[in-house]
Formats: sequence, structure tokens, C-alpha cells
Amino acid sequence: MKSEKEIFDNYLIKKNLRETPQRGLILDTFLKHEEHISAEQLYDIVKKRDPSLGQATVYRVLKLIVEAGLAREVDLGDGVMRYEHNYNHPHHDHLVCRGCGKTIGVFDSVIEELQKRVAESYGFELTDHEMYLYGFCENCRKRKQ
Amino acid sequence: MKSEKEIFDNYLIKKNLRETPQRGLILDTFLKHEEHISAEQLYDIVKKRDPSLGQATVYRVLKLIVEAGLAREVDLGDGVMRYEHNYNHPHHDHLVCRGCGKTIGVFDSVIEELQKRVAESYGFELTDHEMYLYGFCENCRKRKQ
DNA sequence: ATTGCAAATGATAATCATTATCATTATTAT
DNA sequence: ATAATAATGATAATGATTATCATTTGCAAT
Repeated sequence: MKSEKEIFDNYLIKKNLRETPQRGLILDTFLKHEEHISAEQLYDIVKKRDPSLGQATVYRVLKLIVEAGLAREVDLGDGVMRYEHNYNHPHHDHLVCRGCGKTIGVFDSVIEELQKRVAESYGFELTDHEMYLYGFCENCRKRKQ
Repeated sequence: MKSEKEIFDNYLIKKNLRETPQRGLILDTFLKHEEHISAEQLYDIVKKRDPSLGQATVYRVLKLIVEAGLAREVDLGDGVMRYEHNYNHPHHDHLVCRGCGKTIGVFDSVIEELQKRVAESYGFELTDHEMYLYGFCENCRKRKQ
């Protein structure tokens, strides 16, 4: 099993792109962060190690990380794209609390199967999907009472 | 069964807001349009009837229409919010073609039930959800070959 | 090593949908 | 009528992301 670093480097080689300190730092920082993260949050962390690093580079490298298959985009609908691990972190959907914003990754193989069937019933070949379940977590429900 | 117009007017009254020609025109235009529509598209149509109408008003009225329960927002992830009917047009999810952009409203009661169960298994009370199924429609698949 | 070329970076401007502001106009209640 | 309040339209502001571009860096071939 290849490491994320190897996969990224292979991707760079395949695309005739270069391995640079900035790319290394941004990838490492992303990998260390287990929860999903926005470009700005990542920039804030990375800046501490290399204050000269520009935020445009964070956006650019994040895109490369996605293309290399190491991250996937999460759009929670608040105008800020977030990125989460996509390697050794199998596909899952999101349960989001409307109270405190807490998000939990969830997976239901039956739902996944039914999605495929629904798509096929309309002649579609399903490639991917997004599912966001919104509600109130236990804590927030208690707090409301 | 109340008409959409009545529901909107009742909402305005309840909120101490006024019935205006602009609000009437924008609501009518939205109601006539069966497919989902963006603020800009709606503005383009409405402008033909009343060229003096400003696009800020379209955004404002669209928000009122949503609040009145007559429309719901559809976020297809391309940075443009779209609005679709929410009265006599029961909840459905979306099947979107990655080739031509065609979207189809779909509904599967089993999926809906499973979503509720997944949420509950994490202590969440589900309020709503979004599900977008992406793939390639029959036409686009044929074209690719 | 040195030169030349392609890619990468950082700073900053541009983009684009949406929201806020604010002066003007319209509507309602008194 | 008239004061009070809301609505409108024009325009500026916002904020995340992308494009631009001058400068820097890394690599290849001589």
C-alpha cells in the first residue's frame, strides 16, 4: 500500500509537475488534519511554518491534491468549500447539526444501492452523489427545551 | 385548497409587509415557470414586463417566496442558487447529468426512511436533507461512444 | 558551470453571485 | 393631509475563488 506522499509525487511526475517545498508543506498539513478543512483554515496553519507562502498557492495545491485522488470536496452550502481525506477514508455522506454545526460522516450501503437503482430507472449511469442530512444533534435538542 | 397567490398574500399580511406590483409580478413569473430558475433568469424575464424593476428586488422577493413556503432553494454546486416550486410540488431529490446538465426530480420513499434511521442512530432528529445523484444520461452515454 | 526554458510562486487584481446601503418613492394609519 | 413606515432601484460592498503577471526557481542540454 502506497503512502499518500508517494501517490502525490507520482501524480506530479505523471503530469510533469514539480515537487516543491510549498507543495510538500501544504500536503503534509492537510494530511495531518483529520477533519475536513477549508482553504483558509489550511492557509492559517501553513502560514505559521512558512509566512511567505501565499494563499493562492494553497488553493492551487488543494486542487492538485483533489486531482491526485487524495482529497474530495465537501460543499456544506455556506459558500466555503472544504476538503477531506479521500485515501483510506472511504466514501461517506454527512450528517450536519443545524444547531452547532457538528458534522458526522455516515455510510449506509442500502441507500447507496438504492441511489444506483433510482438513477438506472431513469437511464442514468451513476458516477457519484452527494447527500447531506440536516437535523439537530442530541445536545442541541436538550439545549432547546 | 388555497392558491399560491393567497398563501403569499397571507404571508405578507402576517409579516406586516405590503403587496406591491413588483412582488406580484415576480411571484406570477416564478409560478408560471415550472422548472427551477435562478434569480438572474427570473430577472431577465421580469425585466421584459417592467424594465424599471431592479435585480435587488428579485433577490428580495425570491427570499420572501421561500419564506412563504412557495419555493425551495436548489444548490447544484455551481455557485448559482436556483429556486423551484414547493407547493403542490412535493419534496424530491435531483438526478443531474454531468454531460448535458439535464436534471430530473426523483423520489424514493425507502431512501427517505433510511435517511431518517441513519440520523436517529446518531441521536439526530432529521429536519431535512439534500441528495444529488450525478451521472450520465442515456443520450450523453451514446454520444460518448 | 552556464544558459535557456518551462513551471511555480506570491502579490494583487478580477470575477461573480449575493447582500447591504441609502436616497427616493409609495403606501398605510392616524 | 400628514406623519410614519416600508419598498424600491441604483450602486457599493462582500467574500470566496480564480486569473494575471512579474519574479523566482528548478531542470536539461550544451
